Amino acid sequence: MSHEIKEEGKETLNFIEHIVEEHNKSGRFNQKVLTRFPPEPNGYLHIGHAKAICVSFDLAEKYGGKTNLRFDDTNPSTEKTDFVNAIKEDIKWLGFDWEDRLYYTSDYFVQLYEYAVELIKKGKAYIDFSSPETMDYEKRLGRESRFRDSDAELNLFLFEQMKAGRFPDGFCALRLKIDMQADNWLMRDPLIYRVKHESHHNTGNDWCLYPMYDWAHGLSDSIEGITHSLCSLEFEVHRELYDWCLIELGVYQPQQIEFSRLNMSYTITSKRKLKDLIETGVVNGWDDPRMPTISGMRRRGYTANSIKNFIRRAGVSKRDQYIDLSSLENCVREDLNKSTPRVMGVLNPLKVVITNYPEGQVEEMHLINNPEDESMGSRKVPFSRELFIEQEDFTTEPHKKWRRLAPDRNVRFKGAYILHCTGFKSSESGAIEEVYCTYYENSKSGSDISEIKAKGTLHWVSVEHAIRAEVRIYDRLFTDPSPDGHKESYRDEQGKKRKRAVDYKTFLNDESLRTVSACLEPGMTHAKEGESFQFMRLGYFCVDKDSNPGNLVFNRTVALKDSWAKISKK
RNA sequence: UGGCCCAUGGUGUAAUUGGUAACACAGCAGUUUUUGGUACUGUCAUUCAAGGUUCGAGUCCUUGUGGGCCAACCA
Repeated sequence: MSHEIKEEGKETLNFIEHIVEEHNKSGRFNQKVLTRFPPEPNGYLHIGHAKAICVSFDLAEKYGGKTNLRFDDTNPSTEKTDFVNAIKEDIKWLGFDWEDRLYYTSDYFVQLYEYAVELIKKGKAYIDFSSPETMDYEKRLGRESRFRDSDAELNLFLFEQMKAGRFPDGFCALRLKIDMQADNWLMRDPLIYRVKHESHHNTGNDWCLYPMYDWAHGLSDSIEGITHSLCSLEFEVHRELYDWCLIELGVYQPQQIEFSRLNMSYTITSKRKLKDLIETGVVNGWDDPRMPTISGMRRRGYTANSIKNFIRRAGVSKRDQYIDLSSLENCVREDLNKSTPRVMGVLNPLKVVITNYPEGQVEEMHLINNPEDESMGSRKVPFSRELFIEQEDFTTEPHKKWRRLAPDRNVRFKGAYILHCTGFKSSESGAIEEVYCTYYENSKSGSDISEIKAKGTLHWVSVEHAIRAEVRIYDRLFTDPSPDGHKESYRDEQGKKRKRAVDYKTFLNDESLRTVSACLEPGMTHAKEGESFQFMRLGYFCVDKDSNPGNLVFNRTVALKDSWAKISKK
């Protein structure tokens, strides 16, 4: 009753939402919020993109607006239709819908060209024949190009010649005439069109000159009527140029707002470096379950909801985010805990023989599928004289807080009987080979009429009925929380002290993948690709795409929290 | 070197716009438990530093310190 009062109106806004609310008050835009997600189709989406997607779609949704999907495809050398499709699939999987608003920057090439012609006519753009080296040199010195003041008519003619394919790649370029002394180097007559005799994934061979980002992006936003153009922090310095182009052309002006990218501990999100991991065979492709790509995380068993939740919890700001991996793992567990059925599987089997249990007898034990959700029902699991338990669940030298199996101890076998350990067999090297127990006949789960008590509960699988499955256990790809963020000092040829980035591969975790042959309860034969389960007391696992009926393959999505691991160290 | 941006507990975000630091994750200590899971309870900051304005500053000003970004015919 009274506690409800406090909840009301407590909602807080992030800095972008504050800006939108101000715009709404001042009437800066006479339309609903319209954002866009503008990936370049030159690779796969990763967790960093997922943030950008969430931020843009969420903002629009919150204010009753819409979000466009626009492929920013101005560089034919790197872009492919395959990537377009993969990106669309990932966005859909995350649960976002651009409806009928799918655009390509390349759809605007004609218009973009005409805008450029307009500026040439105004004497605000010129064709430059200088080499890149010369341009770079002049830029540093703040010196103007010798082509800068050529006649507008001539520039127009040359631009047409560029378009007609009269010049080879790199022979000349169109530059904006702004200010070669500007503090912001981007304003030092930036290049906006280059010659590239290359086929484009969308426009084919229609063009041999292509616009650069700074020309294409703001104008595309303007053409689509975007209100808030959200991008990452490194584009801050581009905003001045973004605005300049729109003002100079006198067209509709969206508001660019920059926010910080998402970095996660123990991982990297540089496209180039991720690609390198694949090419050097560290991982097995873009959808390797260890990759921070959307496709990798999906294959790993992370749910779309858990990823979105993680991003929303992380929030939006202009500070560099370095978010702890545990936050993501928490979101994944939270989601999977409610939705996945429990099953029993043993990763490192150790045989237990119940010496007083009749040979050949099998009992169907009744197990609840999910204590969090009664509607998920129950199942029968066969119990017999010989069972597998986890090697870690037996010891001959129990810790003072040990609750599992040890000589002369009682333990509950989940959903079955309480067993008493009477002995074990070990090899000459001391390795435990078999454990012997007796069971208390009247301790059966659900009808326990005995006085027998047990502190711990173990999961188990009947040896006779167990099915085998390959289980892939993943760990973080790097051993260092920020593999990409270390610098080291060194001396260059002149003996000068310098700093450089430490190679991120120094921190590779060579145990990021471990494969085990596990024993599972027989019902698991029917597990389908993509399905998730909680292997009781172990973690969440999903069926991998490599799996087939004769050879089941599981990925460990994430382990359960393990407070015993902490206790046992004390 | 120049320009731009950022600075709140271990991590991330918030603070009714100048009114006495909140939420989540992690940690720690417990309770419950036929998953050492889940759930629940308790606990953990004088807001980078120094000055200033003010009755009052995390919020405004100045200086400093630390970090990030830019100087591609990439986006």
